Amino acid sequence: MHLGTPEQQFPEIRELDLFAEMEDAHFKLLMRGAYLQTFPPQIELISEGDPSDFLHIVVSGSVDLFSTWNRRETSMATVWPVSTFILAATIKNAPYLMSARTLEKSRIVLVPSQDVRAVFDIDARFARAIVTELAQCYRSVIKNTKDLKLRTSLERVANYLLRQQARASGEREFELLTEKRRLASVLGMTPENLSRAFKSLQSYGVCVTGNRVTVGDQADLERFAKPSPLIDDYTT
Amino acid sequence: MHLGTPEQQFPEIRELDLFAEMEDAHFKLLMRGAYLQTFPPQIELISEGDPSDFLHIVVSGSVDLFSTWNRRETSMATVWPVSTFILAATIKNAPYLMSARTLEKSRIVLVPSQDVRAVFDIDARFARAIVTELAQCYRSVIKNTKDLKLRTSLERVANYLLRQQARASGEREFELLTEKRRLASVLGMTPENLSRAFKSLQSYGVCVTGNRVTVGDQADLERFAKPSPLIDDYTT
DNA sequence: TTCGGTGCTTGATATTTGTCAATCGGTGGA
DNA sequence: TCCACCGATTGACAAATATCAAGCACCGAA
Repeated sequence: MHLGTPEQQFPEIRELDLFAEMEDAHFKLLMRGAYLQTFPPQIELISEGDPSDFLHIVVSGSVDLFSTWNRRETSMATVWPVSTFILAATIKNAPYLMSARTLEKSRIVLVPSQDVRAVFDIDARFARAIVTELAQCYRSVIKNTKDLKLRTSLERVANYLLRQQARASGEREFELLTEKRRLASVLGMTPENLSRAFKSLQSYGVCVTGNRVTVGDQADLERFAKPSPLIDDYTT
Repeated sequence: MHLGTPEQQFPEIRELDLFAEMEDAHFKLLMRGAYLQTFPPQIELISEGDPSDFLHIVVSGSVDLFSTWNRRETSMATVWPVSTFILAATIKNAPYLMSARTLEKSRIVLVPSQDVRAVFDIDARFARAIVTELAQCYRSVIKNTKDLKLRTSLERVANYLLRQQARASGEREFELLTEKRRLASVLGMTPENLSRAFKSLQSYGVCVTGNRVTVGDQADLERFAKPSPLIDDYTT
């Protein structure tokens, strides 16, 4: 399904931190073997354990990264456009540790892993970008681990709301972008307990109706949540 | 305290995956600004939030990486010789996300972060090695997250024992290398519950006395623990 | 050897979290 | 419009995990 190269259709790929600084010839080389595909919702793109044949780039839609063990499942993260996923597996040429499924109709660019590794070896700027990206991912997972191990589920929910509020430019009112039961899984709890958590947070001025969240008294919520840049600031 | 360069005293540093392939001149450049220091036990080497001035290499002894929040503390990992830690912070030139303390008398090589970044830019093999190392670290943390979110504490303990057994070449009997209360923290549980977990695992043929562990029936323990390479194999 | 300290273990209890079942409420299709 | 479905919510209960307090065992120093 090559209808023009992916890069012609999606110049924002070129703007991604990962590709922005690399040489034109090398970018073309990467895109030559790449292809763009559109997937319906709820399609499993990759399964954990599979060999990592492609680096994936979400161009539109959104993707859920999840893992299973012993008939249990947990959501690990959500990938929004425009960004990549399973970079580490690609680099190491190792099996995927997570599965991925589309949450909605999504367009994904697939870049052959061996091309990524080949270009990595000849383009220092690209190598530099990959390292920065990987370091960023690593630090995000560490923050997530701290969140899980140091906080109760109620504290995790409170801090999640504060992060989402910051993302919405600090507005008192904003939307949850995630289905609640998946949010619960991301936060390491059950949907039932997420419901109860929202209710508990009413005493700190939080009101959740449907996807609409209102933070009545941010200072009060922060007094309870005690957000820390070393856990909650995903930009550094 | 420059008593000969660190690399003269510890040739195994040069053998580290991270440094093995790089050019001699560049390695010398890194070591020129580095220094070796000996620390007594229980010394806090770095504190989370501090700027990342040095890449650390544990040459002997061992180091505990831990984090705190709201008067709670959790052990994130243990670093054994010979390996590095806080590579990601060094690369990103961002504050440490974890604190580090010596567990015993330890010798540590400190390499100025800016030297690491400078050499990274001029030595493609070094860059390659850093990426591989970071990808490895990332994948380890993901596995740890899966362990925490998908398993109960009893299952985590069971799988930990199987991993340690594998590390001890599969011997029926082996030693715990970690103080139990720190192990509990690493596994995300209290020391009391670790004790009770060991007792529960007696019904699967596990016997723990002091630091001595005996796995009476490995197949039986595995039937309960259900180890998975996508969580428990830290080599891939 | 004895003493004090420290870490481990144990039991009782409290808290947190998960499970199950029923109900509510919105949405989309017949 | 109505109905069926699915996710969210609620309550009752169960399981997992943490906390607290006491006792035990080992180890090093006096």
